[in-house]
Amino acid sequence: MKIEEILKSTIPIDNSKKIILNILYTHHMIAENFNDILKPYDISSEQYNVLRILRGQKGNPANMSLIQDRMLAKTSNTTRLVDKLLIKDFVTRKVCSENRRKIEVLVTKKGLDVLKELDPKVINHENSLSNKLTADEIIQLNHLLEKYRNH
Amino acid sequence: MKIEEILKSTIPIDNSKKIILNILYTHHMIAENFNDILKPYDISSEQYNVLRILRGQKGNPANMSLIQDRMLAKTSNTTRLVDKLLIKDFVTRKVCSENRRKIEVLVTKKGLDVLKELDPKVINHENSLSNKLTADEIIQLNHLLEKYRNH
DNA sequence: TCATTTCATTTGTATAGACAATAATAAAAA
DNA sequence: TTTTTATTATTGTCTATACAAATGAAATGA
Repeated sequence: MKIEEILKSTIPIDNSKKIILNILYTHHMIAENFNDILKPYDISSEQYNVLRILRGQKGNPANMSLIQDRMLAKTSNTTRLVDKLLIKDFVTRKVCSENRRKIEVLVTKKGLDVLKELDPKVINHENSLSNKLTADEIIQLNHLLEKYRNH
Repeated sequence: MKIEEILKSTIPIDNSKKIILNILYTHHMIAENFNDILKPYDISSEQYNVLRILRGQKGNPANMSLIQDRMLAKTSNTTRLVDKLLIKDFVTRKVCSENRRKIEVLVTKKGLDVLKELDPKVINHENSLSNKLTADEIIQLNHLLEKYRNH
């Protein structure tokens, strides 16, 4: 559906504004679909994201600031996300012995198992969306989004 | 910045996944910039969105379901957004006399004034982003995002 | 040593989104 | 008319983001 239909707009929307609306709405759709995948596993997409980061550490503990650095939303509240993962036994948390200001977070076997079960579903989700584009278009879309952001 | 740098990823990211990350991160950047514009006016982007919808009604009252239909996030809580606009005297709310289940929401002079003051800043925000692309690229980006969502 | 500054994390208090449950009214059916 | 169903909006509870303030530990300097 075109963005005008989604917003039930009667007047044409300027192309510069349309980009923003298209990005916002596409983001919304992606998040909705992704949360549907995660729902049976009782984790949110943000919690999933933290688990992924921890798995990426390959056994090395991650402290809070490292996790935050690797998250999309840098200002989100890592402490409270980890709190919720702790309750579900998906991570462990302990104070770093060398520097007691730091926290060492590790993903547990249980957490890794959930990630493993989710892997094919997540890949399928990603591909089912990008399948609508050709290989060239996929590259082009990534390029345009980066150009749009940066310079 | 490329998405790999933002996420401090050491391994290359699959293009299908990269689209999702690029959309999420671009959305995040847009929202952040936009909130900076709105901050001095003490309204959130969602509240602004509701005000815009009400202005679009050109004097006709809008009920809750109409507002919701025109919002990007259809499941957001319109009642509580309107509550906050009411406190600031940006809207009025009264029960519809023909159908007392319905609510008639109208933007006030004060609300319209704020919108008017924001208009040039909002347009400037939109253009400062899209200026990085050529006219063709802007059309192409909109096209690709719509194609990515649909079909 | 003691005071000050910096660092790493946590907590408090707003905001909004998701979703289910409820309430009130109107419309339809018996 | 009375009961049932549908519509419209509100409320409750959980999630997360944003951002400022506070805490506690380490490093630095007088």
